Amino acid sequence: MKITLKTISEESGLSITTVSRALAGYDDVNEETRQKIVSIAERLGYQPNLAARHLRSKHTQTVGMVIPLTSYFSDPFFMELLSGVGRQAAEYGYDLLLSAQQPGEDELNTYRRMVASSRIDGMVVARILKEDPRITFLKEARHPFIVFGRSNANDYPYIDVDGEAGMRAVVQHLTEMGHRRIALILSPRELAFTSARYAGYVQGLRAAGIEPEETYLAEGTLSADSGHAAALRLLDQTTPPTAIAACNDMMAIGAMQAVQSSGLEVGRDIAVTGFDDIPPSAHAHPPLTTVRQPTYLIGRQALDMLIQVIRQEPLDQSHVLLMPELVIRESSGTNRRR
Amino acid sequence: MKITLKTISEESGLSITTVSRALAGYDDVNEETRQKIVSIAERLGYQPNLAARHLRSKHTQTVGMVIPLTSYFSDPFFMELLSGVGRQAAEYGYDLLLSAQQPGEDELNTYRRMVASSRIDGMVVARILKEDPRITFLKEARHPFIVFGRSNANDYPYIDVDGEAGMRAVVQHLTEMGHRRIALILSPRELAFTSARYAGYVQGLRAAGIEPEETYLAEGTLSADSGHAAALRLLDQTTPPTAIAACNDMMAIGAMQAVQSSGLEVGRDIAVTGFDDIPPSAHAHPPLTTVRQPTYLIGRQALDMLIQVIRQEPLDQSHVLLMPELVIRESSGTNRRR
DNA sequence: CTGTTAGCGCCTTCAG
DNA sequence: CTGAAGGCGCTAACAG
Repeated sequence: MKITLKTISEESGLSITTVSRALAGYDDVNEETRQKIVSIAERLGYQPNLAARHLRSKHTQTVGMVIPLTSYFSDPFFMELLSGVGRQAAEYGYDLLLSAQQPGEDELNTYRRMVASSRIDGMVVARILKEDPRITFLKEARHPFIVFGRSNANDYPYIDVDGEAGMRAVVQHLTEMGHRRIALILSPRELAFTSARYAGYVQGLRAAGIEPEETYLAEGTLSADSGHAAALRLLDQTTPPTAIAACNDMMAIGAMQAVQSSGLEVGRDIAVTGFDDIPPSAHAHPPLTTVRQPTYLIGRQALDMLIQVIRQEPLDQSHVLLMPELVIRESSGTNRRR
Repeated sequence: MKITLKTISEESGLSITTVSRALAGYDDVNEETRQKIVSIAERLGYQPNLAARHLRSKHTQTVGMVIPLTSYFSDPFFMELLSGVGRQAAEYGYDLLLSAQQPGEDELNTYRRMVASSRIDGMVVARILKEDPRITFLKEARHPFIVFGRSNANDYPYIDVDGEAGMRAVVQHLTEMGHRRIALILSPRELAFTSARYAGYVQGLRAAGIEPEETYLAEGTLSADSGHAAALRLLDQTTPPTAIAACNDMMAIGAMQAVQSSGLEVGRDIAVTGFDDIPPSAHAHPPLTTVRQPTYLIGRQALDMLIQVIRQEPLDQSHVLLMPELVIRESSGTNRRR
C-alpha cells in the first residue's frame, strides 16, 4: 500500500499539515512531535509523491535534454555531452529526463511537451540551427535553458567553443605542412556552427595567400557515410585536393575510408582532419588530427550555468567561449612530410 | 501564462469536463464541440500538465534507470546500455529518467525515491549483486522492473549473457595457444556475474587438465587502475603467469599497461584478455581479445521486456540468456604464437 | 505549536 | 451529449 502523509497522519493522530511541516523541517513544530512523526515515517518507509509535490510547488529538481532523433543515442558526441550533464546534475541533486523525439513528431513539439508539461526546471539544448525555433520557443516561454552553441540571435546564455579559431588552426597546420589544395567537407548549412568553421577555413587559406575554390567544397550531413561520399566527390576531379578538412570527426572518419578505398594512403598521399575529438578518433587508422572540444566538461559547465539560471542567480558569465585545441596526429601526415 | 483545461473551458464556454473528454478523444462528445475545442487548444498551444495527469492516473510513460555512482556516467559499458535502453524507450514513446545516487545516499534509497515517488512506470537494473537488496525491494514493492544479469534468486524477469560459457571460451583459447599458467583478475565477489565467470575459468582450466591455483588469482574493482594493480601483483612472483584473463575490459586495459610498464610486450611475452568488448577495446594497443556482450542490443531488448511487464502482458520469455562471442584480437598473441 | 481550508490540473464517476 | 462534484497527495496561507 502507498504510504502518504495521510497514512502518517492517521498513525500519529496529528494533522496532515503538521506531518508535512515536521518532515519538511519547519521550525514551528514541537521537537517531540517531530521526532514521533519522523520515526513513524521511517518505520513506514514514507516517500513523498513527487508528482503531487511538483503539481503544487512548480519545480521538479529535474533537468531535461531532448534527443533529436533516436539515432543520436548512438552518437559519441552526444553521449559525451550527456555524460557531462548527467554527472553534474547528480552533483546538484537533480535528475535528468531524456526525451527523444517521437516518430513523426515535430522536434519543436518535443520541446513543447517537455517544457509545458511541468516536468523539468530547465533544459540543455545542443546542436542548434542558425535560426533555431527551439530557442525562440524557449525564450518566449521564459523557460530556463542553456545552449551549447551560438546562433544568430545571441540574447540567451550559451557555452560554445570558438570554431572559427579551431578551423583556422587546422588550415594553418595543413598549409605549414605544405598543402595548397585544401578541401573542406562542410556540415549542413543550417547548423549554427557551420558558418564559424567555414569562416575559419577561409581565413586560414587567405592567411597563406590561397583563395578558396568552390570545387574544393563538399557538403555532408555529419555522418560517416556522408563524409565518405563527399570525399569521393572531392577526389574525383582532375586536380584533386591534397588535404581534406572535415567539419566533424565522424565525416573525417568516413573520408579516410573513402581515401583508402581509392588506393591512397591517409597521412602520406593525402591529409585528412576532423573536428570534435570524439574518443574513437584517437584510435582511428591512422589516428585522426582534429580539434578538441572538451565535450564532457562542456556538459558539466553547461549544467552549472543552467542551475544558476534556474535559481535566478546572476550568471557569472552568460556567454562562455572556450578555445579549442588542435590535436595533431598521423592523419595529417606529421611524421612523414616536413 | 499557463494554458490549462480551465483556460480552454473559459475560452470555449464549455465545462472543463467536456474539454478534457474532447481532447482525450472520447466518443461521447458532439463532433462540432470537439472540433471547436481542439482548434482552441491548438491555437493556444495547450499541453497537458503531466504532473497533474500522473498524480491522477498513476502512470507516467517514463522508465527509470539509476546510475549507481556519478562516475558511472563515464563508464563505456553503462553508456552503451543506456543508449540501447533510451533508444528503445523512444520507440515506445517513453521518456527515460536518470537518477544518480546522491552524495552520501544509500543506493537502496535512490531506488526508493524513484519507485515510491510515482515518477516512473518501471525500471531497468544493471550490474547487480549476488544478494541484491534493490531487487528484493523492487519485488516487494511489486514495481515493474527488468534486470540485466542474474542473481541467486531468479524469480524475476532478466536478460543476461552466459558468462560461464564466455570465460570458458577465453580459457580454452588461451590453452590452445599453449598457455598453462593462466591468471584471473576477478571482479568484486559480491557482483552477481563474478561467480559465473569464475566458474567458467575453472572449467576451462580443468578441461585442459590444469588445476586452478590460488596464486594466480587476484581481485579488482572493475576499474582500469585496479586491473593495473592486480596485474602487478600477479607478475611479481617467482613463477608468474604467461596469460592474464580479466573479468572485464577496463581491468584488462589496466593490466596491459602494467605488463608494458614491466618491460614485457602484451601478445608476445604475455597474453591478456578481457570481457565485455566495450568500444575502446578494439582500439587498444594491442587490440584486446575479449568476449563480446552486445550491450546496446541488450539495452533495447531489456526495454522491450520491461514494457511488457508494465503492460502486464505475459512475457514472451521472462529469462533470456544470450550466448556471448569470443573476439580474438592481438592481445592474446594470435599472430605470433601458433 | 497545531489544525482548517483551499487549491495545483487532471480525470472519472454520477447526474441530468 | 454535457456539467457538477470529488479527489489524487502535497503545500501554503490563515486561524486559533
